[in-house]
Amino acid sequence: MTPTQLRDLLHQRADQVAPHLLGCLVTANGVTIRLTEVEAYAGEGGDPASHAHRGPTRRNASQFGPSGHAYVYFTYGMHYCLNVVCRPEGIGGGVLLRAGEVVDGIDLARERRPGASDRDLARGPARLTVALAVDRSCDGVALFSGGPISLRPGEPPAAAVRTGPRTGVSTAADTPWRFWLDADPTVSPYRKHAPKNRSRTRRGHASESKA
DNA sequence: AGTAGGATAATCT
DNA sequence: GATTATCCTACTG
Repeated sequence: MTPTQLRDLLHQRADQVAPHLLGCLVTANGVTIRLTEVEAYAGEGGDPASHAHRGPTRRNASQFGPSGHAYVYFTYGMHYCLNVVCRPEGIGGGVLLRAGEVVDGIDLARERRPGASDRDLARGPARLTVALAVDRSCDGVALFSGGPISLRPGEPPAAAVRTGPRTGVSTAADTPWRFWLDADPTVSPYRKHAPKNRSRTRRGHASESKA
């Protein structure tokens, strides 16, 4: 796959693009990662798990921009995650970069992720952005123009591509749009969505007000 | 091995 | 006010 072929590929739907990103190389801030795990998110209509499902907002605006740019979002009050925007401008869609193997700049990655084993340096979407030092300031940047983040093809992966449900999503939990390289140690463990029980106004709380 | 709870803030209802 | 495309720590077996 040539860089031009990769760029043209990104006009397609996220679920068609995603498997081809496995084995590709992402470089940012002195660290290069070979992608081993990604997830596809479609745009408006049909994919309620996608941030773009209900149309453009300030947060997801870059996902409706031209393909081949970054969509970086902030979540859980502390984590950044990096997507590659798909589809032509005006249509939402993207591929979440979930995990990979650090193939260059490993000393920098180790500094950014103190205490982590080499295997865990980019094993998870928020870990990957820490290793690459990517945050919201990278939202919307082009990936093929010599900017802070660049994406290019790598060697075709020897391992088979496997698919399954996406990690941690609360809707469309059975859509098999997670793609990873079989038996690769840097692929993150699958976790299903864990709903939090934060409603404590339920028991023995309101009725105590006497005394 | 696996599971449970907490951290922490933008976004959405 | 509830939820979240997550991760870390601490516990149980």
